Amino acid sequence: MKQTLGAASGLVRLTFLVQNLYAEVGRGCDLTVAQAQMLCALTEESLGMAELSGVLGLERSSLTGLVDRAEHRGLVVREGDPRDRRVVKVTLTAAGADAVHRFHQQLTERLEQLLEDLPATERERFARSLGRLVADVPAVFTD
Amino acid sequence: MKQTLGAASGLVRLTFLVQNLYAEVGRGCDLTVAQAQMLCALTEESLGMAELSGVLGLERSSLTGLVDRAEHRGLVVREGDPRDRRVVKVTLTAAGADAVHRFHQQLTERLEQLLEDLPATERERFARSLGRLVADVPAVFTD
DNA sequence: CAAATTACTTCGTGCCACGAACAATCACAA
DNA sequence: TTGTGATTGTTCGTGGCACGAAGTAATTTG
Repeated sequence: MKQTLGAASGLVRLTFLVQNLYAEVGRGCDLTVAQAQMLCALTEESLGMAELSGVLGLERSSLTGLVDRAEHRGLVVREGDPRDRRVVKVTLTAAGADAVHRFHQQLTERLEQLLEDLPATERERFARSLGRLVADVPAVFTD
Repeated sequence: MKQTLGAASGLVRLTFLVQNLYAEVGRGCDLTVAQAQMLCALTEESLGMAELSGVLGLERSSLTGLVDRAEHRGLVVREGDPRDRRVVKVTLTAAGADAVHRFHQQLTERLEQLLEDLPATERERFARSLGRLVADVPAVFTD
């Protein structure tokens, strides 16, 4: 008699699980959750503070400190944008790119490992459903 | 040509999405994420600090402050356990039970609403897969 | 009964997030 | 051109969160 867990509860628990994995892998790469998230958002391209705060869903004022600490640790640099002298572009340094690469790789591995609990076709279907649900979530993580 | 998102990326984005919902609903109930999580863990039964830290995945020292603040706000009370005078049981107050009930209800609603993006049978399957993936996650959220 | 274990707390540190207030820059309209 | 209003970032103050090391009290174990 296996009681079926409600879908909502399943979602919350999955989130809890992934969140913990995220934090754990982050610790292994010497990155906090917020830092890892930011670096991931920057892997594709440099972003201005406002753009970045939009992607991450943070207030601009919150971001300032986050970037400060990351910059201080040499993961990221601030650069002025000649097109618009108000904007400050945030760009990964080599070290930052390296760290986020390791992080991304390890996290992906752990997550795929987690998905191995599902048989192949089910996993396939699950991934497709996932894709639909997150269709309009900002690119906080990419393949 | 809709590019299929990798399963790992899907998981991370879903987590991001649910996490934000969680925070948003929490704010509406005047609860921080950590507080809501703790209250949810206590809805079933009172727990000792050690048990609670186990469920939430926190250090005991982190929990002390969390309970302090929640207690100070009247959401929770500490009670000694006569069986073992070392343990401190944490129990919801009426206000705490009320808050977590509202939170739970609203979050569940929002999540089910989110799942409406999937057709019925797919949603059904998705929920079943979820159940398997989170089989051994502590009861941080229940139906 | 002594020693090891367990349950919690305290303290110090650092990170995170918010909102209000502010300076610089830009866009646009009169 | 010169306001005027919006946008971009930053600073500052506040509060919450999480950790580890160290300490106290109660329990268990040998």
